[in-house]
Amino acid sequence: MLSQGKKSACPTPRDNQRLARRNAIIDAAEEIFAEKPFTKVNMRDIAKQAGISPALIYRYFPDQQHLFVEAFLRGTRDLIPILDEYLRSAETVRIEEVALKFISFLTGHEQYFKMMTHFMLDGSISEDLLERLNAIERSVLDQFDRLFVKSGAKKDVRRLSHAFFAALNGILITYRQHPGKSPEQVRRHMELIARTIARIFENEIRQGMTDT
Amino acid sequence: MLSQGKKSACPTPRDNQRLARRNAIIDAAEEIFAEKPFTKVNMRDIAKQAGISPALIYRYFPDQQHLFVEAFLRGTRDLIPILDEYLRSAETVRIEEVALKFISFLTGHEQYFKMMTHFMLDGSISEDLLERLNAIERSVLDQFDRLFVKSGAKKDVRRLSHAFFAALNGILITYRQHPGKSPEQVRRHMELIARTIARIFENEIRQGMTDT
DNA sequence: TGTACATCAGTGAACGCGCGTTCACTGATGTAC
DNA sequence: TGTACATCAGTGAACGCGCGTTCACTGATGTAC
Repeated sequence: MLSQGKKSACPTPRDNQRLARRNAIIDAAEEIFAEKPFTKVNMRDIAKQAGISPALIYRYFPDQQHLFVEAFLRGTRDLIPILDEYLRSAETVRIEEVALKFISFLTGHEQYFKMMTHFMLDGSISEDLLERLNAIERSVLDQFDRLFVKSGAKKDVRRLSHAFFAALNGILITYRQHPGKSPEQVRRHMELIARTIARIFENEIRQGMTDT
Repeated sequence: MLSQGKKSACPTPRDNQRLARRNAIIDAAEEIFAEKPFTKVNMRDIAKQAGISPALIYRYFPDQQHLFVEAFLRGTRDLIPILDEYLRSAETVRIEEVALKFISFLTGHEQYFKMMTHFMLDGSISEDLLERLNAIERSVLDQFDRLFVKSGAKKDVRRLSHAFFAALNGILITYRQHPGKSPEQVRRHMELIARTIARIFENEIRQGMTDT
């Protein structure tokens, strides 16, 4: 992408400019995703937010899908370290804590959640992009695996992670827009349900430990 | 809607015709929803499926949203009796059984699931329609309440139902399109995770019973 | 160091398409006398 | 029972808009000699 296939040594000033602009476009996309429902996100608004012509976006991304996926990947890169750091530093890990970190990351950065569901539901996404999205999912599942192993799970760890991941996603989607509730109330309800989910997972693992 | 405000006695032949056509339009909408990703569902295709002009749809439904909501409501009416009958007839109810019935209903009638997520994610839905959709959600939650009470849950029953509902929805959304997996494999994976979720809920309730 | 040329960033307008919805109209059916 | 009129089902074409993307073009910057 950069240097256009010349000698791939150190980046030229032009390369840096390209990279900066590319990031600025992603920033703009995030801002538009944050402020609009995702069926109304469009290239013109993103361009306007970035202060450029719509046409210019296509010199940095082949099409809309690629831009959205890149934005999602760049944004969710931050989630893994959050989970990783907690799992590494904490004396005794708590499933509830991880559930709340996951929920609060995706309610606090609603744009990533919108992008995620956008991809999950849109059938017409190219193979290679889908593979990159799945890589993210897998690395989240890996963190959940660590969580459950550290919590004492002896078997079927990956399956627990799948169930945990699905349950947390479900919370975010199901309770996203309840009529007559303020965003603050929605957030608190999500946290309550997330705590409930976390507790029953904890219980399950404790039970599994005494079983064997 | 029918008889256009005349004496509201028995329905005239014309009323019956209207009702039949109305249902035919909903049938067509369901068929289109079943065969296309929901971003591609449109009024022209529905009209063609129903064998009528697109304009005619607007003599039966004020706009697209209303048609979709009506279709969803008519379709999901069947889910409640399924759950109700099981909960009424079974000697000892099993959470797993309910989870599987819920999952299989929404994978077997993918159109309703698509509509549901469509509504959950689309912010621009009118208040009254949202209220009608929530009524459906509440009646499903009511069934789950019965399930948990019959299973022995002593407290926080509604909260458990919320968590259960969210978790099952999450399964449907999260594992809907995994790359390189056949629909059959997807279905089996969903069932596996649904069983896992159900088991940990059962465990939670059993634990809660011995606690007190 | 200067110059000629190629390359690339960047733009505003337009293309082309799909879609929800409406319009102007036709023909059938019910209704009042 | 017949007739005049109103009402309603139904249609094909068009309206109007928004959107992703492309086009033709300008100006700046790097590069080869």
